[in-house]
Amino acid sequence: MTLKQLEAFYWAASAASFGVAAERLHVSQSTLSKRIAELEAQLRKDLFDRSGHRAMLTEAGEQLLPLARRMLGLADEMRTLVAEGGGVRGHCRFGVGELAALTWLPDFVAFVRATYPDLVLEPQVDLGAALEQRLESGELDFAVVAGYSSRSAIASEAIAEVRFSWAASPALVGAQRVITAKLLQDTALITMPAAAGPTRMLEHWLAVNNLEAGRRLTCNNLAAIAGLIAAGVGIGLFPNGWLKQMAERGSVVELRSRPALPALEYTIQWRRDDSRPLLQKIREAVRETVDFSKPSPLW
Amino acid sequence: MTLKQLEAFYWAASAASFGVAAERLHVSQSTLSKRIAELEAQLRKDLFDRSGHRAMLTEAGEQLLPLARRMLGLADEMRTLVAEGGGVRGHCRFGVGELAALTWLPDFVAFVRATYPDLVLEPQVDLGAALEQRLESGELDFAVVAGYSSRSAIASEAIAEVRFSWAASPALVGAQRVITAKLLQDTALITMPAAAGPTRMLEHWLAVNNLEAGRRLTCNNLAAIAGLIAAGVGIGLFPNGWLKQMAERGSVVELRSRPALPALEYTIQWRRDDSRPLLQKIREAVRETVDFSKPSPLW
DNA sequence: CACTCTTACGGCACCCGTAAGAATC
DNA sequence: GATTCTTACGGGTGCCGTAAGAGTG
Repeated sequence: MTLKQLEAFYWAASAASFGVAAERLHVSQSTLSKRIAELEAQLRKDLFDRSGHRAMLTEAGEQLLPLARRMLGLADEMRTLVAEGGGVRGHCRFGVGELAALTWLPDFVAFVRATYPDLVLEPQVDLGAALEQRLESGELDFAVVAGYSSRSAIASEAIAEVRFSWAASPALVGAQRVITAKLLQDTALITMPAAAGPTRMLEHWLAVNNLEAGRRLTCNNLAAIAGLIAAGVGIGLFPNGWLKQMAERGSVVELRSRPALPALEYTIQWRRDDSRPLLQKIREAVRETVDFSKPSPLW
Repeated sequence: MTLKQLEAFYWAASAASFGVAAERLHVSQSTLSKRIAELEAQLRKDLFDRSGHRAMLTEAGEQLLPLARRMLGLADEMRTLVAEGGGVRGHCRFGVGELAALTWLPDFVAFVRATYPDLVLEPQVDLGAALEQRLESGELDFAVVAGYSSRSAIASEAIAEVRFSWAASPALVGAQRVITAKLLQDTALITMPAAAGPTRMLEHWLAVNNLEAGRRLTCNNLAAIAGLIAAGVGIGLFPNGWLKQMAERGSVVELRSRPALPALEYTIQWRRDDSRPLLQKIREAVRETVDFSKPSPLW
């Protein structure tokens, strides 16, 4: 019986499939399969029922799982106990929404690289819903997205409230500085995909205020959206920090709306069953660096 | 970091020396040394201070030790959890005194072999004091000896009270059936070495009753002593069970004494820090089979 | 046919034990 | 010099990844 075998068993049992678990452990799927088979041979007991399409835990496997969990936790405890520099090492895969990717991500990565030089970060930018699913399936260690997760296996902690304002090119709106029903009807509304946090917030606001948008333009790239708005293609939302900087340069103007747009709450999400010290340090680092109003260094 | 490394570390830290730990784990001493070195390299921290003649735990080692202990305990828990047949496997080294070796040992070995066919027993016969030391040094898993241990690291549990009687050849004592001061003076007293439990009990009895023995004959082999007594060389003590059987054959007679010899308490002793399920099963087996009055199958 | 897991197999790395070396008492 | 631990080294094996196979839905 080895720690590698137990690690393979634990992740295979708690991730969505052997393949996901293998990827997470940075080994081939065949290696992971063999490690589990060897553990089963060692214990002379099947831990997975392979009769179906996907491997399911047997009763023995269910019993072993919490012990394996404690074992791996203990191993982590050992590593952190003796490591003087906090002892955060290895790989960390995480997901961020577009907004976070373009504002906070560079600072976060710089901070983590400075604080934990032995930690390799692997950020992945996607929509919150997709990230949540990959988080639950074990592909990611944590995610920073808009809103709380509704999944029981995932914990959420609020880290920031982001305020948005309407923005448009001065060439598009002339002297108008207020959002009106007519303006919404007459100009294109440029947004992220419907599943994105800011878009959901916007749709909710429109519905509550009995407003309807005319033409829609959806783009899955926030930087591209900013470019489109600045180019006068349509109106859209900018986080306040961006708007301020771009307004100073005269490339866009702020449009006021009544009522104002609500703040959008961003959270860090992680698997409840992941108690690694790594994750606690990472959460500290997120809280330490969080700032979604900072303009992208790109413009 | 592997379980083998942690096992090596744990036993090296809690046994008397690397050599003893290596023997216990059935690996060469160089292998054990390397496993520890690899663990230290892995953790980037020295666990032993090798500057002196023998390796001493560093502070980091002291901190790690309880975690390693919990880890190995967890591993044992896993093995027993999934093992249906009680799951007692592997090797078990233990010590027994001469008396236990000649009476209870065969029954015990037979019982254990029948109950736990995958367990390999390695009994070692020696004096209680020597066994205790080897127990503490990690060479033995448990010992069955006379009296309680005074060492704090060793736990003792009473398992039997053994009563002894004086015995002599009828040719030696004629019609006399009572121990007198004169008899003790005139005939040789045949005993086990001074450190043996029955001998210590006897010496105490002599001192309390202000008696002195004349010639002494010490032998480290209980079966040989029995032969010497039956041959009329001198008087000595037999456990009551033996005496009864030999008296029926007429080879020896019982001599009464006033006051009677006190009972001698036998215990099973084990290291307090050894919480393996194996040991609990073994203790059950000992209690199940314990009987020191049974005559040796040899005569 | 897509998906998931297992098996076969070649190659490499790791780990073991023997034997010699270094250091302490 | 005896004891304790480390280092050097040859040999075997255990483990990895690639690729093909088997079974399910």
